[in-house]
Amino acid sequence: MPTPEARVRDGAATRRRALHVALDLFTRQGYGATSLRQIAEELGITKASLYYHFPRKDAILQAILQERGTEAEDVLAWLRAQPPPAAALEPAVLRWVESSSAEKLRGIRFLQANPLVADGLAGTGAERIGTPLATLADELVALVPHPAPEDALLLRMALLSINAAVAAAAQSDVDDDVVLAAARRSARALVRELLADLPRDEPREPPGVARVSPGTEDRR
Amino acid sequence: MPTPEARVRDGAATRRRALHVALDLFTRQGYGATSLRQIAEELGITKASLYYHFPRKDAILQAILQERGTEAEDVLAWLRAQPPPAAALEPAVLRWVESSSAEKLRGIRFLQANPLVADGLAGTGAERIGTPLATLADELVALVPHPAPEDALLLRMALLSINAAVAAAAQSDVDDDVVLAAARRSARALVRELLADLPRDEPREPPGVARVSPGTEDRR
DNA sequence: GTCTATAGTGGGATAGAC
DNA sequence: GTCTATCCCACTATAGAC
Repeated sequence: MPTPEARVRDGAATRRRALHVALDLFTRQGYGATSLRQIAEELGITKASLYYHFPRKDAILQAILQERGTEAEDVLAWLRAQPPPAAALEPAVLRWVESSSAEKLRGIRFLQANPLVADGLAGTGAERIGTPLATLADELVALVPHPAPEDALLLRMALLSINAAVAAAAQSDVDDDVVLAAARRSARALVRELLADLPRDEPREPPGVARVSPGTEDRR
Repeated sequence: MPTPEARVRDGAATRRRALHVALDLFTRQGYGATSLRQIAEELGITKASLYYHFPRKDAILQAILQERGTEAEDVLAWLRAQPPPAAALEPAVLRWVESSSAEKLRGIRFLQANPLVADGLAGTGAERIGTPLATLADELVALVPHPAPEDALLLRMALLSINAAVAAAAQSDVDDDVVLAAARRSARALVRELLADLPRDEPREPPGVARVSPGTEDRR
C-alpha cells in the first residue's frame, strides 16, 4: 500500500521490530527496568521516534499482550461439548498444556519475568489470559467429585505445568521440546494424583507417605 | 543496652519494622516500583531517616535476603549420610519441601514477585538460595539410573513444587496449610512419575536417553 | 535518630523542524 | 517517519541542623 515515493524507512516494519525487541528486553530486565531510550537504541532510532508508533510506554505492553490468549476459550468450548464429564478431566488439562507453542513459551517467560505488571494492567488484554484460565480451572474442578480446596489448587497446578516447567528450566538452557515434554508429564501425573485420592479418600493411613518430619501432618 | 537517656525512638526496632514493611511492599509492587519515600511514609518517618539505617536502597534488599537459605544445605548433608542411594530420592525431595515454613512462604512470594531482582544481585546472599538448590538437584539427578534432560527438569519441578503451589494460589486466597499440602502431593506425584518411566524406559535405543532434540547434550 | 533542604540523575512525554 | 531540543517529574542520595 505504500506509495512509490514512500520513504526507505518502513513504519510497519519498525513497529513490528519494536514489539519484538521490547518483549525481549522486558523479559530479560523487566518492564519497569527497561527504558524507552534502550528500546529505541536497539532499534537504531530515537526515543521520540518511538512515540510516533506508541503514544505511551504501556501501549507497547498492551500491543504485546493483545496478540495472545484464545487457547483457554478453545479448551472451554471443547470441554462443554463433551458428553460424559468425569473422564474428560485429563484430556482437557492435556489439551491446554499441548496448546503451548514455542511462541507461547516466549509469552510465558515474559509473564514470569513481570508477574506484577500483568495484573496491574486491567482492560488491556491481560485478563484475556487470566480470566479464561480461571474459568477453565473452575469448570474442571466441578468435574471432581468432592473438591477440597487442596484439590482445586492441585488442579490449577496441573494447568500451570508449563509455567512450572519454564520456571524450573530458567537459567539452565534446556530445549523448548524438553520443557514441553516435562510439562506434559507433570500435568498427567498431577491429574492422576488428584483422582487417585478420591474414591477411598482416607481409609486409614495413606499407603506410602514417607514420614519425614513428624508433626507436620495437616488436617484435610 | 540503650542508656537511660535514650530517645523514645528505638533505632533497632525501626530497622526491623523497616525490613518487614519493605518486604511487604516489594512483594506487592515489586522492588523497582517501590520508592524509599513510600517505605518511609509507611513507617512514619522520612526518606532521609531511612538512610540512617540503610546506606543505599539495595542494602535493604540485601538485609532481607541475608536471613535465609540454609535448608538446601541441610538436606544435602542428610542425603550424603544416607547409605543406599536409589530409595533416598523421594524422602530427600519431601524433606526439602517439608522445610517450608510460613516464614519461608513469604520469601517465596517475594522472589516470585521479583524474579529478576534475585539473580541481579550477586554476592549478597541471593545465590545462597539458588546455588545450593542447584547442587541438591544435581546430586539427586545422579540417583536416577539413566537421567535424560527431561528427567532432570522433572526433578527440579518436584523440588520447586512449593514455588509452583504458591504461584497457582496467587490472587485466590488459599491458606498456607493448603498450599503446603498441595506442594507435598505434587512433589510426591512428580517423583513417582519420574521413577515410573525408568525400568522399562526404551527396551532398545540408546540405554535410556530420551532423544528429544539431538545435539543438546550437555557436559558435566 | 530524625528532620528540612537540596543536589543530581534518569525517566516519560511533547513541540516542532526536516 | 525520524530527528533535535526541551520540559517536567519522581526518585536516589547527601549535607547539615536539631
